[in-house]
Amino acid sequence: MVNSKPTSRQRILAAAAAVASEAGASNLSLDAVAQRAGVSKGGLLYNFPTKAKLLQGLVQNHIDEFEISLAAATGAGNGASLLGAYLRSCVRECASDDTPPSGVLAALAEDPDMLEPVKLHKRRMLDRLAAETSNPSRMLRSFLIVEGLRSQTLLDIDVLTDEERGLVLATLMAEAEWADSAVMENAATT
Amino acid sequence: MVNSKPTSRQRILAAAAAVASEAGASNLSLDAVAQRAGVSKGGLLYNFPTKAKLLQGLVQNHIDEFEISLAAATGAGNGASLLGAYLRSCVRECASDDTPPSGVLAALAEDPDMLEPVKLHKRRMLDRLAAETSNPSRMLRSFLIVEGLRSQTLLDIDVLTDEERGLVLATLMAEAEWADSAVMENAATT
DNA sequence: TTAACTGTACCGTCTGGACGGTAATGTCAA
DNA sequence: TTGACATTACCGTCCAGACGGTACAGTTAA
Repeated sequence: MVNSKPTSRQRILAAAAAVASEAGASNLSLDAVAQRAGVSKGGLLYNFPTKAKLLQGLVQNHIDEFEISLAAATGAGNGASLLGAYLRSCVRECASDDTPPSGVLAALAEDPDMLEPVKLHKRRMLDRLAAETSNPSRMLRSFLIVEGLRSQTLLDIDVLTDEERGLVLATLMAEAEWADSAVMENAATT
Repeated sequence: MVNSKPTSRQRILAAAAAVASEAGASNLSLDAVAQRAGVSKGGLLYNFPTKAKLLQGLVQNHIDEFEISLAAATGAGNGASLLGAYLRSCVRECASDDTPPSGVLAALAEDPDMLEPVKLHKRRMLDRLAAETSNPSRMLRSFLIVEGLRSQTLLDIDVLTDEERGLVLATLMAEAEWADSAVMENAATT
């Protein structure tokens, strides 16, 4: 499942995301994806037997990528809280200007149920965060601010000025530090 | 533009939203909309000459509805701040369980640029809010929390439990009251 | 008379995906 | 070692159906 050289599957996934972002979420055609990926249509359908499978792959890929980024953030900050790692990971994601996850949009457009894995993932993330925090309301607020930021990149409605975004990201970073220290306190008193 | 009895145009818009939410954003076909609205296809195309026009109508309708709700909230709370009215309006929107704005999703799916009016509207709203507030960062945070909540209903990923949602909505209401009192203070010192 | 439709017939294009190849790469018995 | 077969990973073509949109003749309420 891990990659040494880009497999066809991975190239197809990347191509699909690119096509979706360029042509619009609902104009994701298999032909376009195949061409973009440098693969014949037959080859595409070998890797993803149906369009639905391709879209599910796109969604799963999105989740996996975030989980990897989160794991990196958890590993890096030693003794860091999960919420801290989560926020830092999201701040980095929002600050970077890599392509928005149009593949997810494409999946949503085709069938709303296809976001079920995303929903599950978010819910589980929320549970993990809730298990740790001493202040659920504060944690929830941070979580939703992140969701708000993400929705703007997802929908390609970047309404904030750089200044405003900077302001928000700074408070999120502060919130991350608070989360870390709160967890340490907790650990100290146990 | 205001309604006494539902015009064809309005029935079509409603039908389109219904079809979009049931069939998936990208499966919004003109035939289906016409049938759902109890209108012939010719009639549909009489009101909306192209599919793009229909989708634009859907988006505009969404914006208008919010603006109406906001106006009601501004009028009701006498002496209320704009941010207060905005937050109260959004809280009501999130608490009610009317159908999510699938029409907007359909427009987005077809062509990302179609959300430009939404983007503009949000940006203007933000400017209006910024002009009033004494604490931009705090205002921004509330704004983004709302965006986060909205994205969940828009994408039909309602991750929060009722308890969690209640918690967040309560803090938003508190924030609305703070906004009102802050404005009154400001008015008193001028 | 005109605006606001209805109803039907039709067209060109696009799309998912089924299908039948095929070349390269194992696998394994004799 | 080798020949026979199996599997993997594709290629290229074809097609039935859906969809947006056009055209146009007829209808009905104001």
